[in-house]
Amino acid sequence: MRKKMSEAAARKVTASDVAKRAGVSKWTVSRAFTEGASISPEAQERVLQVAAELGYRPNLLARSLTKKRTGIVGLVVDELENPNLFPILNEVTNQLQRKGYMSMLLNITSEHSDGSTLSLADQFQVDGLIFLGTLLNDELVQLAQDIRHIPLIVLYRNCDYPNIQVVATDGYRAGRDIAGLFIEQRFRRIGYMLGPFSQSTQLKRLEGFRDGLKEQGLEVEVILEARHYQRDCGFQALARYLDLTAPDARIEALFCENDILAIGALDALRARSDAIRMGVVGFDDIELAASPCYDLTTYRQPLELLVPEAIRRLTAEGEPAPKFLAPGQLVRRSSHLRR
Amino acid sequence: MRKKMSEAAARKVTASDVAKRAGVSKWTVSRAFTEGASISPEAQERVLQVAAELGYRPNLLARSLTKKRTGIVGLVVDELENPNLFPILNEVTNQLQRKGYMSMLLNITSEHSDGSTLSLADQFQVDGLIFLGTLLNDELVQLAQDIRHIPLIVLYRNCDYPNIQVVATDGYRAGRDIAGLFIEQRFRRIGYMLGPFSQSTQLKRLEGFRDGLKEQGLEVEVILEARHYQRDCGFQALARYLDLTAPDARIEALFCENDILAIGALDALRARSDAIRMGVVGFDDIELAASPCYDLTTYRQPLELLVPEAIRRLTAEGEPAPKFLAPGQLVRRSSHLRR
DNA sequence: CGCGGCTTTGCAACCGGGTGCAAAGCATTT
DNA sequence: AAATGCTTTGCACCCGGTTGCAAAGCCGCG
Repeated sequence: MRKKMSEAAARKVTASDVAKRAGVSKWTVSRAFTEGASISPEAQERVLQVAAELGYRPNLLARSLTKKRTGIVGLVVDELENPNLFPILNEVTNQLQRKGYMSMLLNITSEHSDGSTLSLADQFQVDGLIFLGTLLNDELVQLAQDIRHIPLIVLYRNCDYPNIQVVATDGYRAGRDIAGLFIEQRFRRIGYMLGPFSQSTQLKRLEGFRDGLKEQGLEVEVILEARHYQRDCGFQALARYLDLTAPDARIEALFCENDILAIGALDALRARSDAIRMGVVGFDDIELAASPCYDLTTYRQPLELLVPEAIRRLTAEGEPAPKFLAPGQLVRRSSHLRR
Repeated sequence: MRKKMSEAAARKVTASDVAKRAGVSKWTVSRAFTEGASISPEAQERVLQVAAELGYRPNLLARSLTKKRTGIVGLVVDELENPNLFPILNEVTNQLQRKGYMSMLLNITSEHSDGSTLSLADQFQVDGLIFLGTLLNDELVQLAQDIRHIPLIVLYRNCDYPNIQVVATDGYRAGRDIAGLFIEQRFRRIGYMLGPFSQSTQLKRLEGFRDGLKEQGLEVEVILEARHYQRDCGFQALARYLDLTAPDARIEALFCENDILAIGALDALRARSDAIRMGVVGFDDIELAASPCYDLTTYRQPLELLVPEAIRRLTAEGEPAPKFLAPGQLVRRSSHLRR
């Protein structure tokens, strides 16, 4: 017999039930479940045993009411379209669970791009928010800040508002690393493919890239612009460039703002009948990058450093720490080679 | 000045604060925020205005305490390794939000594969659970059933326990559809690649596939087994078969249990120096399947039917409805052609 | 034996909001 | 004018746990 959902929680075992059966007061039951509370070992054992018999589990919502702490962390994502988000989400939820937190997923879709979803999270009394989406704009973060004073972490992205904790990959350095790779390969004519958002995260990357090239007297010759972070847009952007540019006037190497665009670019190269040689490098190291038919050289963000740091800051006290920028790692495959 | 997380929620505006300022009792405030409550339009407007001024938002946790309904739905996923999960997760969270529910992500990792995570969800008083993981075994579902009597939905997968709501693609029919495709292409020697779990979901598919072939006097000649649902395993499984089987004794077409395996199989074919012609079909229609370098023919599960149905059942009253099996759709690309 | 100090337990009050009922307000009916 | 019915509002109490305090129990020590 299944009850309807709204009655589902009815007739649960409460602390008073346990108390009655164990011959103690409900306050003693509460203590038995509180770490380090003043209770005699015998009483505690007794209560825990009765609780197990009755299948009692404390109601965390009721507890939150007095504790002013829910153990719920809101993960703010955009439309979940970036495959790079997958491993991050996995790692974040996993590590939060390990620390006793639960993850509430706030999906900011185009129809909920106002603050309403954040407001709802607020009503659920989340203890903190982690912003994971690549497309999320800073205004939303700002909005969250107005709503309530809880820790706000922006992960994998930069954000220049005060009181926001930023935990991200060092984009400037990444740019320089890729520049170094191109120099090593003796490319002289170099392009960059930009995505739709010129956030400071990406701009830092471009800046590092430019500075790295400059040291060798090189510069970014062409900037291609993709309309969205989608393969098709990367494809279009490069295909159009190839159409408009004479073979001997073309760039020899292209650094794309992320792997999706880079893969689109590779597809564009492959689609041409005239064999075009161009080194292509992406960013993120998504799963598809390792596929043998792309074998994309890319830049891996240090998940194993960023996620723990983000979670640490979520629970840390005191003033917000300065930005945490960790170095990523170049993943050498074959797409950067002149083929 | 940022407070530490545990104090974050302190000093929030409560209903009593609003009541005092609006010159009414706190119960009137409560009514102003309750749909269809008995309250005069003037009082309501008054309260809402004061609430807006003070930035009051009802505490949903406190409300849940009396309502016996939290509006939180637990989404049980496994290690988030199946890319097919991405669009599902997006759609589910999105639609839940639209209905005023929040999604709590329960990540069942290898270290939390016992019921502890489900138990935690229970303590948060979730209104229902949706099982999304492909690898999640039925024992876990059974475990959830013991914990609490809330709606349990198994999405995209079969499950034969009673009182479990199953919402999935019609695997038998899918199997027949693929069989039909192979027959149409005049393949006569046919193989099937199995994943690690022989759950009834997959077995139904194989059954349909076999029945479809049988009608034309064909049968599944070879069954390859992949150890995990990973590209590498699909690769190994087919590569080994090719190594061991003489060219003229080989199958002509292969139906793989999911796209990841199929892509591994395509890689295995491509990696051989001797040009091998084999039609390959996958299942799920993940993003990578559309990549021009695989162009994988596959079978799309009807997201747009399954997700709304799952959510409907989550909130429906009364006895569990019978299994919901919706037909999927063959996605014809080029990998099924003899190349 | 009496006293101080420590641990253990019970209790009232509270977290923030919802329910059911009764009283108050008001208009309509006879 | 009194009786009736409806809407609106206030109130005591509840949801399931926690906190701070005070009382009770226990110990050793002078």
